[in-house]
Amino acid sequence: MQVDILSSLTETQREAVTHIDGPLLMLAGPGSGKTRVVTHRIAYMLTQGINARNILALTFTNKAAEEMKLRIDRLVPGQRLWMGTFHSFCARLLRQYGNLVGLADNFSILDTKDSKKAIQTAIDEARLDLSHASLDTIIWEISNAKSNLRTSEEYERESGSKFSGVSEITRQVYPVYEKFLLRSNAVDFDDLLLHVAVMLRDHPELRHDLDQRYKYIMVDEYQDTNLAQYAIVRALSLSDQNLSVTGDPDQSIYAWRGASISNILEFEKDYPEARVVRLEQNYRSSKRILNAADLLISNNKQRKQKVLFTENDEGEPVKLVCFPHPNDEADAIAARIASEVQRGKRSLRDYAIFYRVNAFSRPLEHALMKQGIPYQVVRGLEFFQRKEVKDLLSYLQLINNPANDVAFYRVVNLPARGIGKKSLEHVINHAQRYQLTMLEACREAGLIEALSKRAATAINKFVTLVDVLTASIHQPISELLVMVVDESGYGDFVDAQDAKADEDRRGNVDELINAAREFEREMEESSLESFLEHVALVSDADGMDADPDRVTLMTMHAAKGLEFPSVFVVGIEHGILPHERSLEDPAAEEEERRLLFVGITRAEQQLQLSYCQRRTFRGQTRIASPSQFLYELPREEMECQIPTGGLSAIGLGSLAGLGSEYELEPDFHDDGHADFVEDQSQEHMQLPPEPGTSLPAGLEEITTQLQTASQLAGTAQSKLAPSAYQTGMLVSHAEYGSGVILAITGKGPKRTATVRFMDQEERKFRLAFAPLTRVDHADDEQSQAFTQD
DNA sequence: TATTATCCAATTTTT
DNA sequence: TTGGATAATA
Repeated sequence: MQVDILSSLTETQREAVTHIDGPLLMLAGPGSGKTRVVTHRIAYMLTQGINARNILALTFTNKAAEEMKLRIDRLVPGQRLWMGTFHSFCARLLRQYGNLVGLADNFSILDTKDSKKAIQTAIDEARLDLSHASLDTIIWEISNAKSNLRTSEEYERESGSKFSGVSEITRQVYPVYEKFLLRSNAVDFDDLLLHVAVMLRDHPELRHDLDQRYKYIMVDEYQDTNLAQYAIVRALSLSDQNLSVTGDPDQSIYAWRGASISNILEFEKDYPEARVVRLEQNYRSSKRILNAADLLISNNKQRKQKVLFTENDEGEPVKLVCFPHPNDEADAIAARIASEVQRGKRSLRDYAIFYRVNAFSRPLEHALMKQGIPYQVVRGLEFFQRKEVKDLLSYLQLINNPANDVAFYRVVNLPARGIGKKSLEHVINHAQRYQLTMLEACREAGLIEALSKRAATAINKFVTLVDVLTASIHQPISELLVMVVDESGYGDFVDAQDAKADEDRRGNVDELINAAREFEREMEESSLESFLEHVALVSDADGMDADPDRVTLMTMHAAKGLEFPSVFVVGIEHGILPHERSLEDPAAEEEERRLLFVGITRAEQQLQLSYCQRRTFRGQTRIASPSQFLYELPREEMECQIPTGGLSAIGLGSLAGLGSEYELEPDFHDDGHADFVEDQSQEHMQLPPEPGTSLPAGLEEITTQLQTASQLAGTAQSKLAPSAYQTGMLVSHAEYGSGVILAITGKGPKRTATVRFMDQEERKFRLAFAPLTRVDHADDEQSQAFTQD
């Protein structure tokens, strides 16, 4: 057995696998067989007599957990160890010890939508004024605080001195939201981690017990842990420092969600005893693909140097292609897939198409459909997000946890049963006055004077409905669901809608009931509570590995951890990848580069990168320019189908010092783009970029010059980086016309310009957001002539 | 109170 | 272009 486990490994891999005691850091490049090492390591531990119940393996996705469980079971069958996501592990702990942080064991887990509702409700109840901050910003701020282990009190204390609109308002919203959650006996995703971290911090005995229990801890994708996760792991590995973490700093693509890459970068500082093992040999990609990835990522400053190598073949050249428009891009890809599959070269499941934003799937889907090519779009949560499903689940939530006000609000008048806004307001007042949950308050509907007879009756009926359903709480979930559908009138409601609008919502209802049946069959413990936890923490994308023979479409984020023989990455354009919202911040920009790195390293044999010259987005067609990342690739060994003059005809190529190397290849006209060279040169020479399409710093100036020269119109304008605006500069605003900058104050996103316009009015603008464009020797009428499409 | 109109904003999203 | 969230109306 033991021999089996070790014999198939390389020297380095074996080193990692056999290191059991003491901290271990595994730096695993893409395709380096990391999962293999991790699973073999656990298997090895088990054969060494370590008790499975002392092992805790934490992953980020259910998929990863499932995969590993399966593989371990193949090596060492029948062992039961805890392998799961951080969130499900925390949920389990909280079911047991949640009372320490004020949670009853039937607490609800709110998904992002629910928590948004909850925040909104909390804001309304407290009658807070959001003033200038948007709800989304506040949600983000709270989530961030939680990920960084800052409870509402701590947030209040620490941001007290800061003068910022967002933290100002968040300071008020955060505690109100927290109270709302506790009152509702509910947690959001971030809370799962935060509560556990706080619990471990404040209860040393419990921490100690759990530390003893989980003697061997393993964390996958450690580069994606946030501070809360870090603290949890740390707290559980104090007495026994048998902590092994795996990850790759170059694949950290979730910093925007609070992951702190420093956790992995500084592991050796945290655990000076740590053994470090580097898995650098790649078993996945061809030499050329790996080389492209390596060269790209070497442009990042924030990283651990690492040598990637492979003994795989040289492989086909990586392709870099420019298309006139996303429709052409999509058509060409579909055509190539169709022809290769037809020739029997590959099957559909070998192909994946990656993009930066979900919206880009559209032209691709269109083209694939036209060609009759089966495909699947991987989108995180589809099914459980649908209205009908959420509605019914809310009934279940309310039955399971009567304090769950979010669920209450969702279903109280669904289908309509005469409990309107006015009536609810009265109930809310009552609830607030006597510190009741909404359902409790409803039970006292008769006592609320402001309520009309009719409203009170309706409310009483609703309460009875909930009570009747609650009586069946121990029935199998599918049966309970059927009861909900029938008794609540929701079924009829949906049927009526379907009949009217020719939809199939009923189908979704049935699908949910099926999902419940499935759950009952598969899980040994199928309580209502566990079902609700399951649907909250397990997205349906996890289950879709059924491996049908289809082309796969997904974002690069979703692609992490996967591999495909042939990969297309589309829309590698400036402002898309890197995304425009990452342009101001070098760290964010490096993350975008890592994202492309992840995309590229998914490919085994074929890789095609592409960008377009124009892109229709949100109904508007705009000029697009190639991403700066494309200049960082090993052009010499790639096959480029790009227009004369470089990556873009404007001359950006020469700026990057690559100039003539980027000439159009002779075979370029092959697939029906014959007219496209002239086409683009015209476009680029005559149209200035849209005001909204900012170019990379530096490039921008050149473009401006070229346009100016070619047009002799004497006018050019462009949106600048906030730092580029200066006092005295002439600017233009779509609404107010042109003006002059009188003063500039503030820093970063708060950098603000005071502008005096022609009408003598002075207005202030945040430069990061302001629709201001710089005007070069031109008056406002001329400059506006170019802002139209 | 329920449907319809209008306006607004818009990455990525393991859980 | 699209979805979601208010506002206006029957």
